[in-house]
Order: sequence, then structure tokens, then C-alpha cells
Amino acid sequence: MLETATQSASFACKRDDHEHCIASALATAERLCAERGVRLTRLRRKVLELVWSNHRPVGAYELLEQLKSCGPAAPPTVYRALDFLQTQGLVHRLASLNAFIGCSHPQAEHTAQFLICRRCRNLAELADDGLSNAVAASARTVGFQAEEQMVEIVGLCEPCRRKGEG
Amino acid sequence: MLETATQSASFACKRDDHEHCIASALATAERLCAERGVRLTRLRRKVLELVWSNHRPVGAYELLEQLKSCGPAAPPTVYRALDFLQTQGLVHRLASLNAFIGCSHPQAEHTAQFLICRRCRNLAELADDGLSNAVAASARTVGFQAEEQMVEIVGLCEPCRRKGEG
DNA sequence: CTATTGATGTTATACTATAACATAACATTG
DNA sequence: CAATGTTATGTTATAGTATAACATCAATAG
Ligand SMILES: [Zn+2]
Ligand SMILES: [Zn+2]
Ligand SMILES: [Zn+2]
Ligand SMILES: [Zn+2]
Repeated sequence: MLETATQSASFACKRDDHEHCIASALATAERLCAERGVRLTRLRRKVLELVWSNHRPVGAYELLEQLKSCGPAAPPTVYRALDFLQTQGLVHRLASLNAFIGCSHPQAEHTAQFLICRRCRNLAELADDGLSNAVAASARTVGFQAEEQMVEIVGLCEPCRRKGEG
Repeated sequence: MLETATQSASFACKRDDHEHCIASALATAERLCAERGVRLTRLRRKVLELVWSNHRPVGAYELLEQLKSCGPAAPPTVYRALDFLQTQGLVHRLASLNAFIGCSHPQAEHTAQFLICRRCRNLAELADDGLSNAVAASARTVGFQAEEQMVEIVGLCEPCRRKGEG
């Protein structure tokens, strides 16, 4: 499959595909961690599964509640797992929501942009290299060397736009 | 003075100009609030002054401590003032830092981008309409209608870049 | 096996933000 | 001015987010 510069996820995922979408994310994570020689432990795997199961930006304490159903868990438990998953590029943190979301293409290095629908609360991840370059270029005009970008966009996704302002 | 699409502030402000820079921000705020028929009360004005005095992204509880030196103050005191100032476009909130900064050109409608130096912790505000349009256009490619943008860029400002990685 | 390292458990605490209700200041108007 | 409605502030409590510090456990490596 040819990959375009701009990829999106989550808005596109139908409810029916969702089990597959979780399984696929976990399989990719297993593979990447094996390749990298890092340990996707049961706990970390479980947290990643929960992140994908929610299928929308989810807070650390929400994950904690869900995690408690399979054993004891305290805040550091979930934050440590999330730190690992972020380091491995398997989840992203959304600064404007204090929430986490599974990365939809963790196999590729990318700077991501996030589209947050204010109506249905769903999220899509872009990896628009052109946009990312434009951001870096804009910073460079004032002599600033960009290293990390946080681009989070709030608005209406297509389905919600069709349904009207509601 | 001709204004270009991309404006920057804060990195450019020398320490010597800083008193003037605070006074000017307060004067502009007074004028804008008068024009709009909203009340820049003593408390709100004081909070805005503190935001500018710090001259870098500053947390609500830092402001609270500073505010306590002129009377009683609790968290809601400072958060309410900040809410007002944000609504009037006089300060911006930085989602990635949980911090606030004075807007460097509150007289004009704009979507801002923020450059955060990881070394000196200073911040510059851009208002690059071209970039803002590029962000909106990128969202539109997947049918998303952008309404609010959060663009926060971490890296090295020019002076810090010259001084080396440190 | 044992030393070393990395991962998890556990408790406490720091930091960020808002809810809820009481009081005070300000504005309108009769 | 007095009565009233409205906006702003004071005050207390609590919700929500994240990390420090230290103990224990599990997985390698020698
Ligand atoms: Zn991603
Ligand atoms: Zn939507
Ligand atoms: Zn601004
Ligand atoms: Zn710097």
C-alpha cells in the first residue's frame, strides 16, 4: 500500500473493525518492541490494549480504573506504562486534553498533528510532513530551531459537520 | 510601522525595555477593555501586570503566590482573572506547560503559535497567518473543519543556539 | 547461584483546576 | 436615595493530574 504524506485514523475506523484495529495495534507493538529489544510486559501491553479499546483520547485515571479490574494498580502503575509507550512511539499524549491516544502508525518516525472533534469527541491523527516542515520553517524565520511540535486542532469532523452544529 | 504577517515577541524584548513593555501592555489592555465595555478591575489588572512582570510562561499558582503579597487570594481568584484575560485575548494559555503568557498583540484578531526555548525557558509568540491557514488546510484534506489551533513548538531560540547545546 | 539491572508495588505528596456558596461592589431605575 | 438585579470577589472544599521516594519482585548475565 502506498503511503501518502497525510494519513488519518480513528475518524475512519468503523465500529465493526474495531476488534481488528485493537489486535492489529497490539501485534505491531509486539513486533516493534521485539525488534528494538525492549520489553512489552504484560502490564504495558494491557495499558496499550486499554488505550486502543477506548478508541478516543482517554485520561490516565480512566485507564487506572479500567486497569484495577485486573489487579492492584496505583497512579504510578499507569503513568509508567504510558511513559514507556510514549517513548516507544506507541501512544501520544494530547496536551490540551491531558489524555492519551494510540498512535496509528508507530512503525514510521513522524511528527503528528491531532484533529479533535468537539462534538463527538473522536480524534484523528495526521502525519503531514508538509505541515510539519511549514511549522519548522515558520519558527526558523525568527531564528528558532524547532525540535518538537505540538499541533492540536479543535473543530468538527466530517460526519459531525454534516449533522449540523448541534 | 508596517506589520508583517509573522510577528514575534519576548525573545526580542531586552531587559532594559521591560518596564516599558509592561506599562505598554497595561495601557493597551485598559484601552481595549474600555472600547469593549468590559471591566478591567484592579484585581484583573494586577494579574495581567504580574503575567507581564514574569515575562515568561508562568503558572497560576506562581501568580497566586505573587498576588498574595497584595491581599488575600485563593486559586479561584487567579483563575477567574486569567479566564477574563484570556476571553479578552490579553493572555494566552500554553497547554503544554500549564502556564500563561501575556499576548504580545492583543489589538488584532489572530491565531498564535508559540516558540518555547527549552534552554532559557523564554517564549516568543508568532501570529503567522500563512501557517495558520496551512494548518486549517491540512485538516480540511480529511474533511475536518478547524476552529481552534494549538501550536506549541519546543526548541532553541537564536541566542541559545549560538551558545551551543548546554 | 548471585549480582545486577529493570519493572512493579505502595504510600505519600505535589501540582493544576473547578464546584459551590457567601459576600461585596457596581449599575439601573423608580 | 432606596430597592433591585447583576457582576465580581472571598472562602472553603474538593476534583483531577502527575510525580517523588522507597520497597519488593522478576529477569537477565556472569
Ligand atoms: Zn503517531
Ligand atoms: Zn465528530
Ligand atoms: Zn496573541
Ligand atoms: Zn533560549
